Amino acid sequence: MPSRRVRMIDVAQAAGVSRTTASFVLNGRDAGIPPETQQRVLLAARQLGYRPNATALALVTGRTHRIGIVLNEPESFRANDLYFSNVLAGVTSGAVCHNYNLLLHSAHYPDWQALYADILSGASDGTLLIGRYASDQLTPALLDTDVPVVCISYQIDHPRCYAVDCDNEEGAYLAFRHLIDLGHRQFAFFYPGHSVSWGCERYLGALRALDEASLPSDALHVYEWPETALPSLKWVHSAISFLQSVRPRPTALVCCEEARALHLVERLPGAGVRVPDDLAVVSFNSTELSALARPSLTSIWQPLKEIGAAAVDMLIDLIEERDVPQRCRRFPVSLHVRESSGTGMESPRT
Amino acid sequence: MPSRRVRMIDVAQAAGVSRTTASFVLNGRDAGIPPETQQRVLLAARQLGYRPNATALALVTGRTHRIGIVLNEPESFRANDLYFSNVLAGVTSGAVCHNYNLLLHSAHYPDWQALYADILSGASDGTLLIGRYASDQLTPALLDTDVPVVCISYQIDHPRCYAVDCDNEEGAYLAFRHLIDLGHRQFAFFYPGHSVSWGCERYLGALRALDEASLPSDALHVYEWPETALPSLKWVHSAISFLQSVRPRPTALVCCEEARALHLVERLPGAGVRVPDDLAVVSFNSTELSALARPSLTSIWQPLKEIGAAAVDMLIDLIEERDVPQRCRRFPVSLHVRESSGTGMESPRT
DNA sequence: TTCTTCTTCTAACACGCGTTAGCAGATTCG
DNA sequence: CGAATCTGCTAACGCGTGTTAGAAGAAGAA
Repeated sequence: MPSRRVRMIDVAQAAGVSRTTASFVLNGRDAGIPPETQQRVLLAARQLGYRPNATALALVTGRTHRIGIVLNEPESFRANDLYFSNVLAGVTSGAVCHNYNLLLHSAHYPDWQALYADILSGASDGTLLIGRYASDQLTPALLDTDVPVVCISYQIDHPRCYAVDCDNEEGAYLAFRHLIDLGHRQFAFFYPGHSVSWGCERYLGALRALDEASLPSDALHVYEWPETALPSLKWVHSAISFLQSVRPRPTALVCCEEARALHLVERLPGAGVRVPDDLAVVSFNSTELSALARPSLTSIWQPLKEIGAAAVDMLIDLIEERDVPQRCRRFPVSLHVRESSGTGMESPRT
Repeated sequence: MPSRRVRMIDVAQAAGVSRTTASFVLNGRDAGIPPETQQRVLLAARQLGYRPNATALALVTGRTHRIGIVLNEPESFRANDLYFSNVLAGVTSGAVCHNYNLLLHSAHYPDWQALYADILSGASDGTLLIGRYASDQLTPALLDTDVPVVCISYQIDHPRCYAVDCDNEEGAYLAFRHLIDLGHRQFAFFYPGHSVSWGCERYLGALRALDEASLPSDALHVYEWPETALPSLKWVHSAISFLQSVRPRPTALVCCEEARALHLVERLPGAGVRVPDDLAVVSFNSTELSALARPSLTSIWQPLKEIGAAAVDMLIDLIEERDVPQRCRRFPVSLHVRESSGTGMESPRT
């Protein structure tokens, strides 16, 4: 039970050598120190329970061996959302491989300046930005800095922007082709608008599927949710009233966020809409929640753990100044067919 | 776009003062520095974009303003588990209040020695241990150190062990009384054994409920799962075969972990057991997953966010050497009745 | 004028460690 | 025997900052 921290100089004194010698031995540097002396030092270190001080080490080497993570989202988005758990699991295992720790920047969501200052304080060697709603000011501000940054699940238009994401365009394409194959011809599309990169990409995927099936683009009824709108009851009401006001009535819905899709399928029966009979639903960001819901949600799955791990790899390449040829690494998506999309249209409406 | 880091001495030189003066001004120390000089320094700091270096500050003050978090569990436990997300959300908001960041110790689960070294490296001011299966070697080893530590959701028998948990005994009591009120008389109890504090506590709660209803203690059929058993398919098989081998056959099950309960109710129909008709199920650690499952799980809820935030409060009290009277802070639990416990016994078996 | 007191600022130390330059002593070579 | 080389080690600097002790100059007092 050491009551005070053991420093390297304590080890050196106990071994009867200078601190420099102790440093050489403990760091395995070949400075011609005879095995006998080395043993003395190592023994003293073990007996005293010496642990190198991470702070001092970071100061002198300029490397903290930490990577920062910023959750640039309202807290309520992640407490009951497996998206973040999965990404974090991937990030963690990636960090373990490279022997890095994770610095979770805790800051109130809208106060990006506090986060900005924190990231520039040098407490980590680089930063991962996770923010599905990051049409914010933090990302561009950070990219104008010399701090290595990798964005997860989004990107912005900036020459220094590195990112890891899934193939959003293909995901939306798969979702729509699935619905088209089931016989649907009128679609609702819920997304956050073009300000978020994946919003734009998924929109393009939707258009491609419609185009390929020679369907007119006005078969797509777009509902753009306000960026600041939490997936709350109030939001669900406005989303449902949109669904019911649109003519011709859509028979299928693609909702770009799992949390919102879950709330929707929970509330739609109360509004007289049966899923999938009256409305087929396909969601994004498939996690175990989609599988458990009733009806279970057909949705686009992306390899969140791999994405998290790949983001760490990319960030560490940037930190250690290796060449990173790809600005954005994309992972393939896949369609998980479950109940909410139904088995096809028996009596298509007009 | 500063290509190199701006240090305090750069600010001082730009303002034409010594570094000491700059330090006084920037830290708001009253050293009789006239307002005019102060303005010069502040202006220079703003123009150069000065940010204090967190590492150097930590070295000289001895405070990192970081709290460590150790997830002393296999990774697979948390990727698809809302328990951790909720606790972490609470920890984050607690940390924000105190202006602390979070250092997520990433290490392979069984390798506690690496974690131990990491925690003692002084990269954080104190550590939160989260480990529902922490009958491990890390916790006692850390408690023999002068590093402040708070355990979340468990505790061990050690004079320096501080912890935040829910009222496990009461939780189990509520679960069993609910089932007893529904008419059940033969029970299965799935738990990890007495090696984990909440296992022991919940067991005692079960006994209290039985005792209060004047039921014999052999009405409780205890299944103790191996600590290292993941809630996998293999585990589910052995759990189900236990259920089917016990005589008299239990009509109700209390399973101490949500993830296992979810897997069970998914597989029980395949084994010819209907939930809740043949077997009423009550689970612990209620999250949104319990609400979404089919049948939805009746379960004991605990305020995970509050627990996380309270653990931060307690840890920071320890770090700043304030008096912490309570060794273990307990939060109340509540029973959330859903479908899996049924509406009562119509035809109780013998 | 000379001493004291205030105002305004700075030199210098400390935090724990990696690292460079170089110092003694022993050995080898010419 | 003196010079060069090798062996084994250490003094000292620097990383960026908070902080203490005290210096230089001005102002006031004797």
